[in-house]
Amino acid sequence: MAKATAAINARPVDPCCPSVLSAPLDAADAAELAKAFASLSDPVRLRVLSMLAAADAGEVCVCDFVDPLGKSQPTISHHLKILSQAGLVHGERRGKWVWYSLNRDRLAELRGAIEAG
Amino acid sequence: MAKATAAINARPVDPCCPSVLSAPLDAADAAELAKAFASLSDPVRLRVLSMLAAADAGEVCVCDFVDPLGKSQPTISHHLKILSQAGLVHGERRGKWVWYSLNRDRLAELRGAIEAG
DNA sequence: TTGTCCCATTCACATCCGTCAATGGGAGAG
DNA sequence: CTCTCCCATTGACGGATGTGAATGGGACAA
Repeated sequence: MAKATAAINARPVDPCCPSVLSAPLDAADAAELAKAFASLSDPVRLRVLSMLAAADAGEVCVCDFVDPLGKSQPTISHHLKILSQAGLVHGERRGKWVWYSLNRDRLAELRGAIEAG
Repeated sequence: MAKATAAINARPVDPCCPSVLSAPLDAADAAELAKAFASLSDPVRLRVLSMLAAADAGEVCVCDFVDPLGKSQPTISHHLKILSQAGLVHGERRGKWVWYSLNRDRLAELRGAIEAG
């Protein structure tokens, strides 16, 4: 692993995604897009994204997700990992806390995938 | 059940959906949106949508999904039902065949759900 | 009617996924 | 060093989901 103070997320995600509406998708592109949308298919994750979008500072501490979402800390951490692997959020450690922020560009990419070609 | 020649799909879907980026989602709205995006979280379903979008006539017969997608007929029917319940496609029976078409408005609604408020 | 074709449904199976208790690891305070 | 706090990971459990064989049902032809 790299340094402990480095960014927590890798970003194993393509730079841009194919579009559903432009041409028939092959199996590989469809599988990649399906994984991306799967990250949006859970209510807890959608609420995480909405909390990040509404945060004044643009970032939210992990500890501040637990109570509002009514899930345990490991569960929150699990969902943040999925969103991170999807490239939708970014976690940064500062002292004892880890702050997550929203990647609006990535969300725009997913939006573009269901946009008219 | 209604008449056999009527539309196959009910549409148990809200007229419009809340946005992830406008304000923090409550549990109910998040659950509804999650179900909608879950319908986009399968590669077979995404390819169905892309085939419908690319179809010249704007519609595709069920039998024309089986071979290109490499899935059995019951599996295709299963996915079409999920897309139908999500309001994304619409099936209409004409004679022995059932033709499915894409509901672009519904897709635009989902796009709007991840659009800046 | 009988037969054939197309599609939906049922059922069973295997896999995936969300959840939390328990544990581990990193960072600061004392 | 030890202790405490915050977060990630592991392991296990129950429920949801994709898949196809078998079946059912509707529509047309003979």
